Amino acid sequence: MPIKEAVRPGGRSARVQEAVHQAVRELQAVKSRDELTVPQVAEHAGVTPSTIYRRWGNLAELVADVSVERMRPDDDPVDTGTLAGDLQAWGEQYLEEMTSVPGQRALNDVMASADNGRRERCCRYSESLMATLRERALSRGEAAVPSLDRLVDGVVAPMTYRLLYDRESATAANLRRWIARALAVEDVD
Amino acid sequence: MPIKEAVRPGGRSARVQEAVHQAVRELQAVKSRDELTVPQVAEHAGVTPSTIYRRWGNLAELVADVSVERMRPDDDPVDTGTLAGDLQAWGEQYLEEMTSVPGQRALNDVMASADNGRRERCCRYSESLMATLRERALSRGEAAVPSLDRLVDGVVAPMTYRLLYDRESATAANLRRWIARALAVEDVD
DNA sequence: CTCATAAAGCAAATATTTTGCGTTTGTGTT
DNA sequence: AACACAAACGCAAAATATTTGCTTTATGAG
Repeated sequence: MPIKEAVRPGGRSARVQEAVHQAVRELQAVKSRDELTVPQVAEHAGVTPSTIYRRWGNLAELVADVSVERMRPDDDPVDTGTLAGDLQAWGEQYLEEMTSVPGQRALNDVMASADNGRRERCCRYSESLMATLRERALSRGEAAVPSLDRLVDGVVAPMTYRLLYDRESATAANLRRWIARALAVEDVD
Repeated sequence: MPIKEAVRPGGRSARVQEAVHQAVRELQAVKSRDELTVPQVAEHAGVTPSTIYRRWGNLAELVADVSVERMRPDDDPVDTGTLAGDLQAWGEQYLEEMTSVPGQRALNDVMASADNGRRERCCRYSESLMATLRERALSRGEAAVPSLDRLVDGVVAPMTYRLLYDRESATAANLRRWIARALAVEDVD
């Protein structure tokens, strides 16, 4: 067995997982979603198909697992000085990412997972980011900072909705409107 | 004719489609999602597997097709006399439907479809319903009727978001809040 | 270092999906 | 009403994918 590279960390499981994830990423760059098969991924990863089946169950779960990684925000959100600015900056980047071809595929793959937990995890990312921006605004002493729920309902939800069902409307201009509305507090609770 | 989404209206096709849909519904009542297989559905419907594969491609698309039907609102929305009331009445019923076990499965099945068109169609239902309620409010002469977009962003999007990612929050109480906010017009556009 | 355990490999057994080809059945035309 | 045409289906063989029982190997604990 030719070893591709020095395998330092973790156990064998970790190595296999990484090899398989890597194989999926590489193959996805070349093949369309429904040309991808488990045996193919297995071979490319230097692994037996049964390993993949036992560990992930099926292709849908595997690609979902890979895509959920891809969606984790890697760097800290930029600080523009105001909550509105921070939201807009983050949102625009997120929209751009998710309307791209690979972004859309990742979104689809995650949504196709039978495992609700996986989907939820993916969206916790956005929520915890909202919480971060909100804390930041509070510590800056901004007035009228909306509740977390209001940010989620007012900004994340419409964004997600449009990304999933109406890509045309997932634009920076609309984002600006969602943010403006969410920040117009005068609460009705 | 590049894309064929419409099945031949009258004849054998329609009969086969109905038989297959029916078979899926009956089997789904008894078996969990991943016990369901194409050959099984085919037999139960008195049809050859290849027919199903050629027509729907795979099991995921088939069950999505069935579920999307299930989600079409069957009866006209009740008229409570006010837009707020109509929204609340419709929303509560919708939430109840979609948080039920079969409702959640239908939702999952639709989301798992690789065919974006199918997902979109499913959400057009809610949008056109919003349009209906809105027209009704206008013809009643209600003041401050929000735009369609605002209704979608303010009510449908949060509802959908919570149904998909945070079932606990998909409650009638929250619905009331979403509606109240959406109706507090003072627009910022 | 040895042992127990969990995960992976291997290969045979199943199950599924795909495909070529002949037949049936609506649809539109004369 | 009869005809031609094409879409959709059935059938069955071939190709793939998935499952499963058993063996082997790595890892971590004692």
